[in-house]
Amino acid sequence: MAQSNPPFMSGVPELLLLRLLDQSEMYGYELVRSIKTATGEAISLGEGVIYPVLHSLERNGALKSRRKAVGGRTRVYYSLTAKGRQRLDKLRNEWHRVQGGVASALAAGGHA
Amino acid sequence: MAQSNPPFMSGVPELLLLRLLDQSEMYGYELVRSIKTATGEAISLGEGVIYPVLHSLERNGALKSRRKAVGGRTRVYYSLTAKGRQRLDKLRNEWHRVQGGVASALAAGGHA
DNA sequence: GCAGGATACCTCGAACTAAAAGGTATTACA
DNA sequence: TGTAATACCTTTTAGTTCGAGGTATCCTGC
Repeated sequence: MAQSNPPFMSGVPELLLLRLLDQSEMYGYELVRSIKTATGEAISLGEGVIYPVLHSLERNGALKSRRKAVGGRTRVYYSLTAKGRQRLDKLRNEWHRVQGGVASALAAGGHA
Repeated sequence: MAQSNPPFMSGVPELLLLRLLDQSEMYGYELVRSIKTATGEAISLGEGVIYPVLHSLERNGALKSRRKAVGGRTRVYYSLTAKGRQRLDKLRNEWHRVQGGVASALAAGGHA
């Protein structure tokens, strides 16, 4: 039956998106740049990552969107729903768990 | 030509393996359990993950192995080469970068 | 007036990783 | 004798992320 859990360390893009959108409403193109700056250039996610995640989060009811015309162009602004805030908490905890686990493993026994 | 870089956050299994093997020689089946305990149960990787990584690291010259018969069963012990130590350093740095990036993003602006 | 770059949206295909399950063989123990 | 644990391994499947491509508008410089 091969019913596979998601990779133990995925969902970081999702976590970052939710985190940023929790602070303020944003649109996709903006998020692409925000992720870069918010992570101090450490992480850079392309549009091919951002948009699909945005759409799937909206389908799941974690995000809601509204279109806004700005200077002739249309932007789609996303913001968190209650469900999205729950999801954010969950992913944040997941992350801390994993991050802590790796830290333990790296720390153990000083280093030779 | 669609020449894709590895996902920005992969190589954690590899990092853990190298880290443990840097501390002491170990065999595959043992590593499966060690990863679990070393990460405080936070991360659990099956044999289907461990063995392929071990083999590919050996092919790349990052690990060397020796067979040892223990009580009728054969164990394959792996240990780091100089190249493996370099690889470990590199992955450790990568991890710190990414981990730091996520931390920045999560910390920014306190929270609401 | 038009070329080029930035803004803004989106999707598809390929690549890669990791998960789960299955396969072999030996030892230990009940 | 049969079941669980040890120890190795591979193959199949699933899931994520990457890169590139595609459309359209706006602004700037020439």
